[in-house]
Amino acid sequence: MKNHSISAAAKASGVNAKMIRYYESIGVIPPAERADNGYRQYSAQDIYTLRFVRRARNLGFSLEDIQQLVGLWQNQSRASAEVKALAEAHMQRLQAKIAELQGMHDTLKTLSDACHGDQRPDCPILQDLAGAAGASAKQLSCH
Amino acid sequence: MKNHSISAAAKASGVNAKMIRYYESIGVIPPAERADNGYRQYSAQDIYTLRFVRRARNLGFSLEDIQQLVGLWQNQSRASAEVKALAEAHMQRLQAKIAELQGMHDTLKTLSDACHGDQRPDCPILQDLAGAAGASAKQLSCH
DNA sequence: ATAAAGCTTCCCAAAATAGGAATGTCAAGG
DNA sequence: CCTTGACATTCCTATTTTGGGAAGCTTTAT
Repeated sequence: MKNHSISAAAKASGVNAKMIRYYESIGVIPPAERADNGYRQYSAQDIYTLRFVRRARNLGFSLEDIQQLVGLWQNQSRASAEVKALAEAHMQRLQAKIAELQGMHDTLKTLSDACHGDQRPDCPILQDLAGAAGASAKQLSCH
Repeated sequence: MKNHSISAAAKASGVNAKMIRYYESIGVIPPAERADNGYRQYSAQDIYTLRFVRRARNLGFSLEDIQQLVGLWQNQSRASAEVKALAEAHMQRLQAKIAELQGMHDTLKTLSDACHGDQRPDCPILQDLAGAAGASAKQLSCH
C-alpha cells in the first residue's frame, strides 16, 4: 500500500523531503510512484529503504556506495560477501581518515603547547606555518 | 622584488596556480600586483604566504580560518593568544571528528565481524541498515 | 469562498578543487 | 618577419550534499 506522502515518509524515515527528491533524482532510490494528482506516494517498504539510506549516511557511506548497497539490499539473491567487501573498504577509508586527523591534531598540539598564548606576538604556531626551521616544521613538510 | 610568475610561485609554494587565483578571488590572500602585461607577480614574501596557506590547509584548517591566520601572521603586533585560540578550536573540531569516525568504524566492525561474507544472501550488515532489531541497530538509531 | 498547508518543478547557494575554452603575450628559431 | 610553443589572462562548467526560496497547482479546513 503506497499511501504515504513525501512529508510523512520524511518524518517516518528521518530523511528530509528535499533529500528524498534529490536521492530519487540521482538514482540512489528508484523513482517514486505518483498519485493521480502527481504527488509522490511511498509504501512502508519504501520508507524502510529511506531509513536504510539514512543509516548508511550516518555511517559515512557516500551516496555512490549507498546506491550499491541499496541495490544489494533489494536484491534477494545477493551474496553477503559483496556487502562485507563494501563495508571493509569503507572501514579502511575511515581508518586512514582517522590517522590523518590524529596526525593533524598531534602536530597542532605540539605547536600549541609551545605557544605561550599571551599578548606577545612571538608565536611558534605561526613560525611553523611560515616554514621556520625546526622539528615541527619537519613534521609539517612531510604532509 | 616581485619577479616570480604565477607558475613559479606555484612550484615554489606547492599551491596550484589555479588555486592561487582562487585564493586571491575569495580574499584569502591579497590581490597580487600586476606587471605591465597584466600578469601576476610574486615576491619571495608572497611565496612564503602561499606556503603558509598550503601548510595550514594540510593541517585541515578551513580557508576561512586561514584567512584569519594569514591576517594574524602578516600583522606584526598580533597576540599569540589569538593564534593559540584558533589552533585550539581547530584541535577540538579534529577530536570531535575523530571520535565520530571512530564510532562509525567500530559499528561497522561489529557488523562486519558478524557477517559470514560468503555466497549466502543472509547478511547482518544489511539487516542492521534495514533497521532490524538488535544491539547494533540500537547503536545506529542513536546517531 | 477563501485561506492555509502541502505538493510540484526549477533556480541558486555553499566549499574546494579541477578541467576546459577563448584570448592575449612572450621568447626562440627558421 | 613570422610561426610555434609555452605561459598568462578571464570565464564557464563540473564535482558532492544539503538547504533555501519562488512560482504554481492541489487538497483541506474554516
